[in-house]
Order: sequence, then C-alpha cells, then structure tokens
Amino acid sequence: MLELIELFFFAYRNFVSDPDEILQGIGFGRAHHRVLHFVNRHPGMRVTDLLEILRITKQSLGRVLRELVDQGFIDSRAGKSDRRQRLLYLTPKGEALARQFVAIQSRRIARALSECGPDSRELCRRFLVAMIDTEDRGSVEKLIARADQIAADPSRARKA
Amino acid sequence: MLELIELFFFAYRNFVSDPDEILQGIGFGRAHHRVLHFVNRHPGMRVTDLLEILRITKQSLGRVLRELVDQGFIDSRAGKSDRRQRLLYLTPKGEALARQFVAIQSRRIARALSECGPDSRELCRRFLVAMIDTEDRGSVEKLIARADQIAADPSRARKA
DNA sequence: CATTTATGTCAGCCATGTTGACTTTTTTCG
DNA sequence: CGAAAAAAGTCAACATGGCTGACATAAATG
Repeated sequence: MLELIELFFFAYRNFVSDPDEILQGIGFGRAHHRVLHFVNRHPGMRVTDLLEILRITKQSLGRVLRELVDQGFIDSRAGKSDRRQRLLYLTPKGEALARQFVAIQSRRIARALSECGPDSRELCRRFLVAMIDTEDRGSVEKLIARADQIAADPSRARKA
Repeated sequence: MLELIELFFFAYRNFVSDPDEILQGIGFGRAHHRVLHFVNRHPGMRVTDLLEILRITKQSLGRVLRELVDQGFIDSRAGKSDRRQRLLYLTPKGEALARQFVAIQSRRIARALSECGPDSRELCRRFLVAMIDTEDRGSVEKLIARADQIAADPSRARKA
C-alpha cells in the first residue's frame, strides 16, 4: 500500500511537471493552467462554475483570471439572460495555449497507457474515479461528460 | 484523453485532502507530511537524501525540517562515519503521526482497489510507474524496494 | 422596493518553493 | 599538512497561490 502511495506522489509530480515547462516560458503558474484548462473544456462557463470546480476562493481566482484576461487568453463577457454573470471563453490565443497543454499532458498518459496494454485504459479510468470521493463522483463524471458533449457539438456551449 | 487528465487531477486532489485534515489539526502543511513520510520509510536517511527525493532546495527543507525537529517529531543525529551528516529518524511521536498518515492514505487506495477488483492492484501499479519519467523509474522503484526491505528488516536502516 | 446574488476589489496573512550569499565543521586528496 | 570540497545550516528576499474578512456595484428576485 505504501508503494502505491509513493507511486501516486511521484506520478503526479511528473504529470504536472510537463505543463510547468510551458508555464514557465510565459510567466504563468499552475493556477493559470487550471483555469485555462477548464474554460477550454467549458466555453461560456461562469466564474461561479470555476470556483466550484477548482474549489478556491474568488480572491484566488480573481488574481489569476485577471491576468489571463489582461493578457488576452480569456475573454470575459456579460451574460445575456443575467448580466451580472461573466461568461468565460478562450480567445484564439488562449485556445492555442490550451492545445499545447492538452498535447503535452496527453503524451505522458498515452505513453503510460501504451505501456500497460490495450485494455488498461478502462481500468485506469475506473481506478481514478474510485480514488475520488464518493459524493463527488457524480458531479465529476457529469462535468467530464458535459465537456465531451461540447467538444463533440460546440453549439452546446453557453452563448454570450 | 482529456477525461484521464481531469480524473487524475481530481483524484490527486482528493488523495492529498485526507492528510490535510490531520495536518491542519497540528498546524503543519503538506511539506511537513512529505518529510515525515520519507523519514518514516527510510530511517537514518541523510538530509541530502531528502533533498534528492523531494527535489527541493535545502532552504525549503530546512524550514520544515527544523519545525519537525523542534516539535519532537524527528530526531537528527550526526553520522558516525561522517560527522558532517545529519541522519534523520522519527521519534515515537513522529512514528505515531506517520502511522496516522499511512492509515488515512491507505484507506482511500484500498477502497479504490476493492472497487476495481482483485487483479487491479498490479495494473494500477504499472500505470503509475509508467506515468513516471523513464529516467526516474529505476531510482523510484529502487527507493520503494529499499524502504520495503527496511520495513521487513529494520536492522537494515542506517544507524547513528 | 428591500433583499439577495454575481462579481470584483482591497488588504493582510500563510505555506512552500526559489535564488543568492555566507558560515561552520568535517572530510578528502594531492 | 593544508587547500579544496562536501554536508549542513542560516539569512534574506521574492514568487506563487491559497485563505480570511470586509466592502462595493450592478443586476435579479419576490
């Protein structure tokens, strides 16, 4: 059991070190990456959505989000049905960056999966799901499913 | 692929949230946990060993290690064959705390494995190993093997 | 219209990681 | 033997990113 504890630690450390290289080049940090990632996956999401997904305070988010907006990676627009809201979209610049992150993260996972064999993907997925708190699994899986739907049919994203 | 990226993020977040509860109660942080964990696994390890495993600077380590020593969780002794070195051991107080961490982390993993079925442990192990940089795998596996040996035969730990 | 909600801002603090520089003691090796 | 190297430690400053509390504005709600 201790072995898996340690392997999880080392694996995750390497997993996040890949995007770090990109982040360092642009003067951003991991918090920026996370924000960019989820806005990429959920165009038109609200600030509140991000707070819920990332489980950070609005002050923490505000700092990072402001930099991403100021530097042209994210576009923040008032909602149509509720003008208090700020709906978040990636700019083309932001999308290009997000693609870079996805690519570099996917590479590591793809390589790991290919080493483990053709049927390992599903078991790994199940393991990671099982590592998530029971009460959160539904919302995480729903979040992922919804993002996949949007990727398949972009008209499903929230409009502004 | 994006699914696994996100699942890994959420899984790890939950994984480290368990020890956080303990840490918060004693006014320590994750860096303390990591130090305690590896000293537990490698009694008699040197400061340099910790720096290498954790890949942090001696200044970072020094701060946390000092607190653990000052508060009686870790015992630091000069080496016999090289008096420059500081060999690190857990005190009984430190061991008790380390046991708590191991227990709470093991619980989550054990539950996840039991959900995935009897043969999933080996595949999960392989996946996590495969997620580690190729050039680090040897040393990580050796580190784990060595710790397991010490756990099986404590006389193999470094003496001070 | 009073209250609530969504977002944003100000401020201060904390944990932990980094860099650079310097110090002391001990070990190494020519 | 002594210069150089090594192990550890310390001081200082800074960065990132998370937190708390308080406050403000605009918009929505009942």
